[in-house]
Amino acid sequence: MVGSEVNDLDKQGYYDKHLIDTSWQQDIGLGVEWEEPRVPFCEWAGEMQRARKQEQGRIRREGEGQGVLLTFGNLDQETGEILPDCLLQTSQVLKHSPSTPCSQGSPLTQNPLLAALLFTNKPTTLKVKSSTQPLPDLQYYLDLLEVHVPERPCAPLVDTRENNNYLLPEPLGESSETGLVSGTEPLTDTLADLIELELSHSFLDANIHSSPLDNPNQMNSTACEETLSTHTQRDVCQDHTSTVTLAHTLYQDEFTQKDSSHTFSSLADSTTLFHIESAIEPVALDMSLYGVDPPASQSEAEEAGHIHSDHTELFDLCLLSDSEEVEAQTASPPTRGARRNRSTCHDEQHARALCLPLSVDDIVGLSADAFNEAVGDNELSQAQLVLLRDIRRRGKNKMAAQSCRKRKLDKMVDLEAEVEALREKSERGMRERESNVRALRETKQKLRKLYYKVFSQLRDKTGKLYSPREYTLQHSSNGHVYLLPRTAHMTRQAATRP
DNA sequence: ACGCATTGTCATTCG
DNA sequence: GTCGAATGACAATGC
Repeated sequence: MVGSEVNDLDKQGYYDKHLIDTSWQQDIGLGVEWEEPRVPFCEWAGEMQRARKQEQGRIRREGEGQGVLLTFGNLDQETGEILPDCLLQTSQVLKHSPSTPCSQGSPLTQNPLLAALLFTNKPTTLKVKSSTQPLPDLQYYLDLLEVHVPERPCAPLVDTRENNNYLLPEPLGESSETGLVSGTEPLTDTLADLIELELSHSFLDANIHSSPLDNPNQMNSTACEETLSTHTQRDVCQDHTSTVTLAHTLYQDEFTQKDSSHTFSSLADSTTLFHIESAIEPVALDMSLYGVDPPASQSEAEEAGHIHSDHTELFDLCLLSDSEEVEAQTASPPTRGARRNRSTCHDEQHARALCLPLSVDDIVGLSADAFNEAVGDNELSQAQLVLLRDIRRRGKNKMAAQSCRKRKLDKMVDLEAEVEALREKSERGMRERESNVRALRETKQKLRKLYYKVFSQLRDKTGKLYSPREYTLQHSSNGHVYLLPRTAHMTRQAATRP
């Protein structure tokens, strides 16, 4: 690893650990407790084992698999992340020590291996427990993993199979810097083989990555399976530059080192997934969200981007234990509302990460007085206040935009209806006018015919016809019709005019 | 690849 | 002057 990358990793890890500890202590300070799993651990482990056996059968039927049994959960169709089915148990997995005092930081950062995995590339000295506990806690597994995978937990490598900016860890067994614990070389080789095997599979497009153990006796003879796998993640966000997702599954009833072969078995007790992002994911958050001024320089902005990115991803790590969120992110297919859901989810995550006293719905939905009262009742940090007001402003504006667009749409509909009504009215008037013109023309025609018919029947004293050019018929108000000479008629008309 | 529709967000105006 | 609503403009995203 290049030195600058090491420094970046250290710096990034410091921010990550600091944030996690802060969030943890805020949780504890607010009385938040780690959620107990919804099902007992043994029961859940049994379900996992049954599911794993079913998956083994499926893999056997498909005729693939070479020795690694990895079971991932659902592939998040939106982000491309592979989420474990048992992510619900994240809280329990993280709860490695119930008596951990909050002053010492969160279990996540107190855990040496997790800290090593997440925040540093320096080797951590750990002892291998020869545990006989039927249900060892996470720390035990992590200790084991730390021994066999002592360092470089998330060393980025470019996947040469697909020139797609995927980052994969270096084969651990080939590293000269790993400082392997004596006696672990075969296991490390096995791990490297497993990793290469895993890489050789097209696990990018599969929801479940597993390889059957052909010899069931292996499963029984060695009660420990430890699999370190890596998989890549598609660029979740446009600003992602690289992503490393380190997933390892730990299955064990008990750990026995029978021989140097260190065979793996597949007794599933727990599965955990560490999602480490070394990439930048600028969250839709201002720097003000964290109570700091906007960065003055580009380097500061980039560094801030690292901080935001890591915060967000670690929020995911800490908060995804919520089953609803897991379901929301794994079950729902991407739709046009995905952006809205993602945005809302981000706000909710940020709100919970900063331990805001109100839900996002309350933050947006409360009246101004109620909101100010709620804010005033709680002593909040500047960052919390800024986040509260940002969420409220965005939420209010979002609703305003929605109503505005609805009004605009309604107005357009009304205008279209009005235009249609006017068009129909105009057409009716045109038709009526044409009808009237036609009737008037017919009436004139009838009148003309009648006129000439009358003249054709009138005779003077000599029996001569009256000429319509010399005489005219006048209809008086009393109903009588008079035959008048046109000159006299014209003279009388002229005399009656004012 | 491109166009279109939808949605969220920001900046600005208005009452 | 302040605040919230309204709205135009822009960008992101999905189809």
